[in-house]
Amino acid sequence: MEPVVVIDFETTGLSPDHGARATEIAAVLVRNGQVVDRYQSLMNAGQRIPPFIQSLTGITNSMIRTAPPAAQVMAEVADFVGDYPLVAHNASFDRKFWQAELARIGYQAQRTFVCSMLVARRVLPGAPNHKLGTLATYARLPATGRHHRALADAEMAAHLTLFLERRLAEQFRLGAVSYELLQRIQRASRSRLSECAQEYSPVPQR
DNA sequence: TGCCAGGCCCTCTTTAGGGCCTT
Repeated sequence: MEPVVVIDFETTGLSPDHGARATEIAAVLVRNGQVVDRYQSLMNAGQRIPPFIQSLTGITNSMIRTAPPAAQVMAEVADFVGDYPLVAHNASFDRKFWQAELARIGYQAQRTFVCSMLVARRVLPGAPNHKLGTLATYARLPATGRHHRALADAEMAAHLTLFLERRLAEQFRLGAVSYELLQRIQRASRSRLSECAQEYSPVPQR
């Protein structure tokens, strides 16, 4: 697969449309089957973190107080991401914050995302569920650190994406799995999964 | 302090409802 960047946000809530702000972001560059570069930073958006989310993520208000401004961090991560296609686990969530935080600093943020959760639902229908942590255990992915911290989760989603890529290549005897195929797989109905993959397969299906 | 969303999928569906997943 061509190089992609996997991102993960930690935030103060579920929706920027209701005032939630980002507290941390991580982005990892995946190239040639491995993570080759990383960006991670806490960010101060001037908003208090609810106790429940402090417990969930381990990110406290005191940690945020001394973090760099959100505007600075978002500019840095946008530079890190460049024009690489993006991946996130439950991408509809991260896409909302990506667009909202970049819009605040006047950046164009309309980007294509692949969702590793949607692809996993297609490729790993037998998993107990499709939460990131569950899939990491199910697929025996490498440990990446504390769950619900941005860098650990971004790296976990990167390993998951690579696992899904390998599984797709094996299942459908593909010479290579492209980002475009992942985009199509996540939208394909289960009954059309094979047909969808075959369009990209250099080897005839048995 | 407490509360808040929404895109996607599945099915007992499509003139809809409910669960999943993210923080």
